[in-house]
Amino acid sequence: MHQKLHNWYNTNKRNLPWRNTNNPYTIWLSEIILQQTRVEQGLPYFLNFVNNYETVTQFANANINDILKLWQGLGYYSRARNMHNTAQIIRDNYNGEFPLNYNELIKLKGIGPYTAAAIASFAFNEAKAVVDGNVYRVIARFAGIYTDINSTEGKKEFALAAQELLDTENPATHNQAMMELGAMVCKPQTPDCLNCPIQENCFAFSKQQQTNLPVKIKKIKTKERYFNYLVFEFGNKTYLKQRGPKDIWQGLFEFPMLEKPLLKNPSEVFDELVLNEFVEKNELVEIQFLENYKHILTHQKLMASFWKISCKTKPNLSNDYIEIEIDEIKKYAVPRLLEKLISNDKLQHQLF
DNA sequence: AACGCGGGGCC
DNA sequence: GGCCCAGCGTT
Repeated sequence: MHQKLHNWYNTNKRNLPWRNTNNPYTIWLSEIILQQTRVEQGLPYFLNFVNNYETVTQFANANINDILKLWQGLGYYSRARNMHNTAQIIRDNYNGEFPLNYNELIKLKGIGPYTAAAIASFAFNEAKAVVDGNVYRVIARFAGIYTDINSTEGKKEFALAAQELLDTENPATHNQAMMELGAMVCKPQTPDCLNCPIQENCFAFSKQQQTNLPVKIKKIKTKERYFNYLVFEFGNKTYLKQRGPKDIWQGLFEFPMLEKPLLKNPSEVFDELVLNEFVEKNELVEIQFLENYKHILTHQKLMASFWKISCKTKPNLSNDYIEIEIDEIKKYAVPRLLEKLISNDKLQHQLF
């Protein structure tokens, strides 16, 4: 099985920039970016980060808001914050050198069982099996394991199975090959079994169980939220607020926002402006509807309205809000939802 | 053990 | 609409 898998991989592997290197920094960078992220989506971000920060110490010395700006649009922003924290630990406590083995790597923030095994095997050739979504699928089908991959029991069982299957003489190639097989052949839907190098030993193929494996019990509950964004314009200034912890988009910037059922017309918006004491009730402001967006996240469905509020006098916003030049907004990391508005061609003349 | 965390592509 | 993606930290 090792030899067939190995041969298949060498013939069919994609040429990706984080392969064929032993540099733990670039391996780490690629692995964090690729967590819960498809290769095609993560690739341009990887190249951008490597160009901007060539070493882990350069990464550590960067400003977190600059890192978040480069991360903008990739999602799961805690990854960027954890990376910054870990880079500083490596700079300060490890003399700028990555720890050399799984047991040390996994102590670092943002590096869990998968990423520790990936760095340890790819950079240091440690015989530690990786278990990512691809490997769960390949092993569940190949070995016929019906344990729920989301359960604690399943995680243990699959980790053990992966370690037993590991080619300990070639851990790096084996790990890469398992994941590549999952991505290219042993796909979630309609796996390409006829071109699979390990088809003849595969449980799922012989029993036609491909669609039943892996077993993945999940309950996903989504909630709807309503965001009313206020795009203030005071001269050439507008206002932003950085989002805090315990919610989506931590560390990203957004326009002043009222989370409540969507306001329907300028009159309702004006009432809210007065209620929140952003403007005086006798003040003259021009209120203009910009756009509605529906924005889907994994666990949330966001309904957003954007209103432009043109003020003759400075709006009354607390110190939580920062005042910026309107065209400086591109320097700030913003959620994809705001980026959609900002880059909307038909709104350009109204925004800037 | 359960939950929260983005955005995108595919069907 | 549901599913899945080179998972992880927090509660």
